[in-house]
Amino acid sequence: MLSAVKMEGHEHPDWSGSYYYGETECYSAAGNSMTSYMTAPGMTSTGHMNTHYMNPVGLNGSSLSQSSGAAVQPGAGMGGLGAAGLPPNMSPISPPPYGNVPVMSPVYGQGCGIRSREAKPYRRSYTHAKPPYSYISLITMAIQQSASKMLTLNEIYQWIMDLFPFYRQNQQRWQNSIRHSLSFNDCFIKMPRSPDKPGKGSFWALHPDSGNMFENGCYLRRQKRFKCGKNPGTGAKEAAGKPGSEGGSVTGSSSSSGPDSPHSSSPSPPSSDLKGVDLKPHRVDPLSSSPARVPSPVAHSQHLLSHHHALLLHEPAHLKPDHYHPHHPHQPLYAFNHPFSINNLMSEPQHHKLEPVVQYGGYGCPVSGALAAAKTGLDPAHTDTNYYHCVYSRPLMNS
DNA sequence: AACTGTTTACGTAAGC
DNA sequence: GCTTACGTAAACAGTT
Repeated sequence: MLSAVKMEGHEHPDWSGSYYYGETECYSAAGNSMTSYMTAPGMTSTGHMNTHYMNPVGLNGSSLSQSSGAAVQPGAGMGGLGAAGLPPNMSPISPPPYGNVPVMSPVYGQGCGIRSREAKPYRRSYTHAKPPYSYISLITMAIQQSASKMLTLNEIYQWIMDLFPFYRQNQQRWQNSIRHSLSFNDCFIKMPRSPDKPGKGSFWALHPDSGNMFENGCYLRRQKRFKCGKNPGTGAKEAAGKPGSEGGSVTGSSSSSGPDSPHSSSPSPPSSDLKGVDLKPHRVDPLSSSPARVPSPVAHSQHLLSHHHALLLHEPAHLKPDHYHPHHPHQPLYAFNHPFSINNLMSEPQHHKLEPVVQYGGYGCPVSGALAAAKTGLDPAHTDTNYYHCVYSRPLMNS
């Protein structure tokens, strides 16, 4: 039985015209729900995997074109995969001059064997389809790919738009959602700017304990939502606040003190290391009489950034770019190469810094348009035709 | 004014 | 069917 994941691209003018619609804007998976993708059917001969999404982009560890404070270091970022880390179905391609760019070798319908049917009415590009990643995933990816492991809101916007043309439209809508996600989710922490880096907005980073929100590196829907510690000593929250406690970093609904409520939060940071960093304890837990907000982090802003870097030195290795070793047996960054892993989004950073090196072509064909656009000064959006040429063949819907 | 950040509310869909 | 994760809209306040 096949179920479909709605693509939610319906309000985009780009959907019409140059794309093909057989039916609803869906891409299907060989299974139900997003977890179907986790089974990596696209890696098999039955491949109904939308390989475009499996490897939307090879980023080569690049950062934002405007990433002011996030200079990417070689070897930094998301534990980029070199060829050695590629899933079985991925072939290392080095479109010059961008180095190793993992590409799902089969654009959907090719490598999937039976899927290479004519696919004429179903043949379409998902260039501007909504990526199957949640906003939380996107934010997480954006932050994690940055060398400094923190980005401003605008940098997050840019990163998302650089990678996903879908998000070049309706910006007000999704950017509002991004802001909401940042504020709402405990897994994101706000790091005030240092005085020597004036500008708008704070830096956003990942909560050090939120490392395994996306289990197995799957950046689809989370199984559990990360919530930082509630009350020290209150069971589940305690676990959530335990650094390095992978099982506890994501609260389980069964073990947490309450449902995934916007009101469930912690009056105190889960990590003592995070004093001064806004860990969003300010949402009032109606069940708690504890103070709703910690003192403003601004007072500590002077060393917050460096403090955060120091934090990174003590945080779980999966957040440490410098600790990434492609062949290290304990390479922590979602060593499981999930088809929706960011490992498939981010290839090994090597030569290109501060630029979106490779755009995706229809979520699966990383190509180099963005860099060219960046270099030529063109709006990447206008280079779509250069690198959005991969066509998605709509999978056969088994009856 | 525009942007950033917080919060509330509501709807949808996945997962159990 | 219930709970939870997520998406969206909107109001509002603070900041640049």
